[in-house]
Amino acid sequence: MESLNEIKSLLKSKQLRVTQTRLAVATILLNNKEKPLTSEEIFNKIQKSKKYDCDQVSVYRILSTYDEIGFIKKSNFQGEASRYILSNMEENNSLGHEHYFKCTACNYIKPFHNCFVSSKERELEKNGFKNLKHHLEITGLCPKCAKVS
Amino acid sequence: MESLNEIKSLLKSKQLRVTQTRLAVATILLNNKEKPLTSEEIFNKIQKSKKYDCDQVSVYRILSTYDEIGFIKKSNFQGEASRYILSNMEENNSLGHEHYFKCTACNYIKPFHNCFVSSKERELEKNGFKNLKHHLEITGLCPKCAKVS
DNA sequence: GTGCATGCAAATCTTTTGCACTCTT
DNA sequence: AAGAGTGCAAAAGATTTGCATGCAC
Repeated sequence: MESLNEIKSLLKSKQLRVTQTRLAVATILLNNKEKPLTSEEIFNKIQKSKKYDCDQVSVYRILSTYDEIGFIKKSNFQGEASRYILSNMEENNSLGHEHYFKCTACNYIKPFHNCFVSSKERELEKNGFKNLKHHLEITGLCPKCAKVS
Repeated sequence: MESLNEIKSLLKSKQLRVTQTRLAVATILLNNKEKPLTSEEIFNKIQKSKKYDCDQVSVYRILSTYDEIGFIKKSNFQGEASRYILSNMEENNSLGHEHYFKCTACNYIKPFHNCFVSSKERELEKNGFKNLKHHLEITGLCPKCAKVS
């Protein structure tokens, strides 16, 4: 749970207040580093934990703030509410790596941690493009669902 | 305009009716092969042409149908309404190629026509994944906006 | 004529906004 | 005490759904 201190420091460094609600949202995100969650899922997990009560709107506002300060990354998957996951701070300055597979049958989401888009980005940069980021989503059937169908 | 016959045949082959509204939507899509359009943009273009009048809801329903039969491809760009573009039928069976750059300043959208994700997909297929498709979106500043900023 | 497609109205779902109140600093 | 954050209600935007009518076949 030491990572909670990271977000506390980050908030302070941005002159943002360290509130219970912001910590509650951060805690959920820290406990779900492997899968991007929707605002609603985060809200439900906070409620379920019964440690703290808040409004869904606050979750939206906090996620928006966290996205702005680079604590999390927002992704829009096809036909679904936006999903949020911790941005891997250390790697942020080298190669992007926000790639996902999503199973169209069971909604299983699997992130990939190696990046194969950066070469394309460098090519674009040579042609005058700047500040490039990317989002890659691969959909299909995961091994379990592929067997059943 | 000969391509309109393609969608007519496709509709018939799927036991779907060839209606004026469906042809109007198809015409707009055929005239905009280079850029994915939103449902609203398609609707507006139909109105603007004044050749035909229809309801926005019908456009949604038709786009949904066209997506199901593989005539078009639907993409969700960050924070925007879904966009639709003709799926390149010929290439559909070989390599996917639905890649886009979107300028965060002027909303310019540029598709890429070569694919560099398929190798990753083949790797996944070896591990039991199936029916893989992908959507890649690169965002940043296009050359024009990069100069200004 | 039959039933798929459409138009219209209304519902749904996600996200945003306004405003008064509350808690961090 | 000041004002950033929050809760609540309501708005906004995109998309879907129900149902009666109309058009393709």
